[in-house]
Amino acid sequence: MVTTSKKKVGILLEQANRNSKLTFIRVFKKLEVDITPEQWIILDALYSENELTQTQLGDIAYKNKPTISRIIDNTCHKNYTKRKTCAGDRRKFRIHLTAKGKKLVEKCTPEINKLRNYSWNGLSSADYMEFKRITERIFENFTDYK
Amino acid sequence: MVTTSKKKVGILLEQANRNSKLTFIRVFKKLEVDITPEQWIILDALYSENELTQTQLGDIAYKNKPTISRIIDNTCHKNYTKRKTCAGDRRKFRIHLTAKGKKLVEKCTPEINKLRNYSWNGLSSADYMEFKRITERIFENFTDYK
DNA sequence: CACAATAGGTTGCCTTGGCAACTATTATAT
DNA sequence: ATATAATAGTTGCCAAGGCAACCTATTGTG
Repeated sequence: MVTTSKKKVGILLEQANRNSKLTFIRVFKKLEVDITPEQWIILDALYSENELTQTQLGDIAYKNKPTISRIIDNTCHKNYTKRKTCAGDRRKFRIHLTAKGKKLVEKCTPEINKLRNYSWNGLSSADYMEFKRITERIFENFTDYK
Repeated sequence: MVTTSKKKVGILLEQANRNSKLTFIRVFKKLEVDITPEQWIILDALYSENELTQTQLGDIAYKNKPTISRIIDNTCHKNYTKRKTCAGDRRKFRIHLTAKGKKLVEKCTPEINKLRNYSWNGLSSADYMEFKRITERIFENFTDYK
């Protein structure tokens, strides 16, 4: 029996998450690509669906407005993305991938898929469903905690 | 069937982890206690076993040397911890909780236990074992990735 | 013994990521 | 129609956390 006080969920999450990021950093270095894991999330999302607003990107990556704004700043500075003013609503920007950004995503995708595949090594599809169910439940529990 | 490319483990980890931290931040604010989740890990560890070195604390919290050094700086500035030079090995510090630090941990512990308990709401002990097995496996997979 | 390697920590420079406060635009309500 | 609220994004300040370079103390080896 594992007592509640022994269930340090935060530490498990933290460690797995940190290790995930470190591995992505290592892979980008190996590919000689100058991006961070956070920047990758944005670029990858834009490759699937271009012209997203910052708020939409923030929802996808689960990041708040200041953070997403700065991550986009950094990808813009490197000319992987560009902000377009939005005709219909002048508060918004539509972020889009540049040609350089598209090329970068295409360069990284095979290796990232290999990594994603490998990260699930020794685990089944049923495990994935379990993992998803449990992390989502933990997420909700934290959200609901009063 | 969930295809590999759909298995965005990193995003799940990231979201659950971030939400965990945000909830801890919220709890510390509610308790009117001026610490961060990372600082809590240190203080909590020292309460169980006082006089740990920075390297030991880094191992417990899975943080690298510069990071642990700075987190300890911050808890020292607030007088929750103190660095003692180590007689046997003058490279090391033994970090210990001050009286103020002990009081803070005791103030927080009941609520943190409630939170840990709640975070596992609707999930079983078997789920915990599953969760632990899977996150640890993911951790190893990332570590082993070449 | 001397010199190299290792271990324990620190500092600098950068990105990410909290919060709060701010501007500007758009939507809603009276 | 005008006040108010909500939405989109930015900026400042700080903590956490990468990496590399650095210092000092300790340990290992020829």
